[in-house]
Amino acid sequence: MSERIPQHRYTAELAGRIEAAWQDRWEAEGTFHSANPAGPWAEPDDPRLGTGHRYIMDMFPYPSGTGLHVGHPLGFIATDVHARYLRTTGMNVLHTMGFDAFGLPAEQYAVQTGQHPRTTTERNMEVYRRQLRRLGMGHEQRRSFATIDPDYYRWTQWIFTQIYHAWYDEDAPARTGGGTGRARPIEDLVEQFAAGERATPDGRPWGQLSRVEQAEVLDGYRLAYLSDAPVNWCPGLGTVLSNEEVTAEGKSERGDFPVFRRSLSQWMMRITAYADRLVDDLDRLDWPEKVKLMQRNWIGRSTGAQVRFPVTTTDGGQDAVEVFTTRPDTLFGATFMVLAPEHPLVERLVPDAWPEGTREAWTAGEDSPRGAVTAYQRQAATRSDMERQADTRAKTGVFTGAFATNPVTGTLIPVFVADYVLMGYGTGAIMAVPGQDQRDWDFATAYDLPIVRTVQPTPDHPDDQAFVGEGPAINSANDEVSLDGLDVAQAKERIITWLVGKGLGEATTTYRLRDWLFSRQRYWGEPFPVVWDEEGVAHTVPDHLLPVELPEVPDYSPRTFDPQDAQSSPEAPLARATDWVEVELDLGDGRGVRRYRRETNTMPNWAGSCWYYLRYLDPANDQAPVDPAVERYWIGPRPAPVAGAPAGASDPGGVDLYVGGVEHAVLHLLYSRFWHKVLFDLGHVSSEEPFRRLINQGMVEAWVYRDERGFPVPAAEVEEHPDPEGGAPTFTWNGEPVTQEYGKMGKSLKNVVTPDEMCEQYGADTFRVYEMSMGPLEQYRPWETRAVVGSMRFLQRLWRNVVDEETGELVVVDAEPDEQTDKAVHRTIDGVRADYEALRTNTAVAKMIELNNHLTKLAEVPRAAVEPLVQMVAPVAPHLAEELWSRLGHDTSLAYAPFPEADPAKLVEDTVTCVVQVKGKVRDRLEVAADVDPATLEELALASPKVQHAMGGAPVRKVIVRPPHLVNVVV
RNA sequence: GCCCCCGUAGCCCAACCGGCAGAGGCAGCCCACUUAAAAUGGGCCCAGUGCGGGUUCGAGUCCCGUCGGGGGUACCA
Repeated sequence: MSERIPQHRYTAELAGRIEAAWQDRWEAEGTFHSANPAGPWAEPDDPRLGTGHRYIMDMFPYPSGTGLHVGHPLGFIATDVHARYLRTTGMNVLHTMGFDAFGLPAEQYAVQTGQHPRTTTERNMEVYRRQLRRLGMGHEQRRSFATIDPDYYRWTQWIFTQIYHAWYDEDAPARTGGGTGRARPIEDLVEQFAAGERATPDGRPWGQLSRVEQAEVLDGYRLAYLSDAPVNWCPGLGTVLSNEEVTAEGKSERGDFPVFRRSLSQWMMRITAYADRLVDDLDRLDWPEKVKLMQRNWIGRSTGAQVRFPVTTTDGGQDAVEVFTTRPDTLFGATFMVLAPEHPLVERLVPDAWPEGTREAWTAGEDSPRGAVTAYQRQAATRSDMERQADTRAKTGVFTGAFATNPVTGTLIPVFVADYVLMGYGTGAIMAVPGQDQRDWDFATAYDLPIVRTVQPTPDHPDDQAFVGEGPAINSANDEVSLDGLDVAQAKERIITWLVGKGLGEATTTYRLRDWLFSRQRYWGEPFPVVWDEEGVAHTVPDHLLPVELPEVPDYSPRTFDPQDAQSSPEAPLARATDWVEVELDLGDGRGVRRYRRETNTMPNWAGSCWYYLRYLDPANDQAPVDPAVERYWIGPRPAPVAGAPAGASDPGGVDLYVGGVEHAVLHLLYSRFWHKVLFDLGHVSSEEPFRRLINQGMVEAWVYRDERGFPVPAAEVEEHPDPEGGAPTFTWNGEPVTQEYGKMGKSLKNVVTPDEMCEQYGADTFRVYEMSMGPLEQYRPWETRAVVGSMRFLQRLWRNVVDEETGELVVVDAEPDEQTDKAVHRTIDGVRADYEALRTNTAVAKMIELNNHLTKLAEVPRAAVEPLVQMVAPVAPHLAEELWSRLGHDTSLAYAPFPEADPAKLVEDTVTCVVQVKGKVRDRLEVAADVDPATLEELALASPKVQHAMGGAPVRKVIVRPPHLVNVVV
């Protein structure tokens, strides 16, 4: 039957041949190479250096063993289209793609298959490379790399050492020139200590501290430091995890295993030092509001006051319970206090006996406060996070037997221990203000504690609830200060001033953000460039000895445990490589060759993705991660701030367009911003942010079909039966009825469609056009294979407008296009350019289809009409466009052929259709001159018989004239 | 619970600063080509914008409420 198909029809088979040929040619000619101004690849004479530049980037893929499905390339195609468009406007465009190849899945897959992670990872990357090439990606191949390349992770380790040898000086002027706070080399701090400008923790002179003591002091400042603190231990994965990698349910984000709090010695990154800048600088980024909001919430900055409540300890000493509150204005309503069960002060507050008059309900039935508190602490400690989640409403707690003094009222208020107060936030203690906090209200009603309202509730506010809204202060005065009548903001200000004056408190800010746990007990990650000496002091490996290469080990799989075994401890696989761990080195510190033990943890896989955008800029540089001039050229600050930035904001620099999934909203994007800011502070980069503009592409989802037992059946084999009544269609598989639902694309749901299949059946260009015409980039959309033919038909028609299907001869004519066609061409150019500019490829494709359909109807297709169309289609269907371009007689690639220009004169119509409405309803349409004056138009409209009829003789009250498109008569 | 996003034709989606609801595609139907087919060509059909109010000369678009779907977060003091 194939002999019936015209020989030169644009079929999948022909598309495949054309595509392979152009891919070879692009590669051979280095079509997508961009020009660098400096560094190893400097081409200072390249003319593109003077014509503007754009850096377009995708979140690089993790090469999984299953390859790509049709959802993965959505963002990649979008950036490729945009990059290709930008090249035709003369820009120097950098667009490449590497691989995020370290990490858990690669290791787990390798464990499953019994092969070395490097073997499987490299094979997976080959599959990805082939798949991406087949899709016609215009990636600059020479800039591509993987995070597992020693040449790359050498610099990842180098950055770690930079961070390790830095501390955050709150008081130093910011490098931007405004404000204070920046990272500085640790040597500056050592100098301050040595010179006595800064006191050591115990006051002894720096020189009198031992090497170990000095190291410990510095660890308290370093931006990368070792901490012995409770961390997230996941026995099921055999590693510790960062807070960001643990879900709200207390499970590992990857694998959904239980996570337990264990105190372990681990590497941390002092990201909290950057909390303010990470929040504030979001304003200067062109990112989705949703992502900015997620980062703001994650950092969780809240401002308020730290207030001290005097207490007498059991030994008779005077101490104070320090609380953090965002509502210091409600201090007069603090009728009791609550400490977290783990609060260190608890032990020194609990008396031997219950004070006289202690209520039965406060004692939990125990004979002594000590017994009650200990029992409660034990219970709180054994309750898992899951259990705590389960009953978030019910408040439990126990009286400590101690009282504190409310510093503004002078009254003694009872101190409780309750697990609704968390040790990890604020100071681990609160002043409870039931009148203005619902949690405190719940606790107060449960334990019969006094409630004092200190903000006047609104009249309709229920009597049995805390009032958390705005209002004037009431019941808030003592002999020295009165807040009564002030609004919340004023009251806060006045009470803080008073507290500061009395030495009872001060304004403070707290954050939800915690430091970033940076070590993992895995094999497949970057080794730390750290060794330990005999005294247990850490040293970084000198730069010239980097990279510290990952050793070969007989058994690279991690030791995992029963997921529920909270008492197990991590074992780093690298610790088994004893030949590697024990090492003799000269660190160049004057102490000569000595014996050291290597650090056996590895870095989390976020490390590699923290800075890859910098390395793309200058991947062959062996002197620095990136040449400073190259960095400044590509991502240095631009003169104008981003759209929507607050007045007076400056551009922070960064990648011009970064496209990726919203799942990295806090993890990768927060870590990456943090590293970038450290590098900025230390003077290694000129930009303050890594990614100036971010877009989250939507996901391609798919239909899932299940049989009667609920098992998924192969979606591709399901038949759809339309309902004759016009209702919902029904579905069968092998004749059996199946149900349809919407979900992710995945192997287990038997609904995976791969780009390879699409290239096979339709060709890469068709696939690209289809993905781009499904809807806006940000949108989630269902995959529908049968709809792909629409894109195929479009390209086929375009082909036919240039090439005779039977003979392969050119069919275009050199005659001038008629006026209508000419205008359609220019209108399309104008619209498509704007659409490409704004990444609205779906509407760009629609406009091109429209023009193409118009050309199809002509007896002969004029060259002057179809050539611009071929150029316009090139970003989306590059192979077809190149082929037609060459058949039209051009011998150079159109990758850099200037995008067609619309002639403004041809965009204006001589006459337009004017709509005449009566009371907002369309009653007539008039053909009028485009430049008709309002008075004439009004006259014409009122003279219309249809309008007169619609008015029914009613008098004209008002006429709205919007020439030339609309007249609205109000009667 | 709180916060954010989205509801337009059977389906995927357009609609600029509020100004004719339809650009494009799928499916369906009809016709042509064909021995037959379709990944061919031509044509046709299809909603008043989830629902209820409001502002306006005029609302898919702005405001309020409500329902449905998706996402984030959750004793954060």
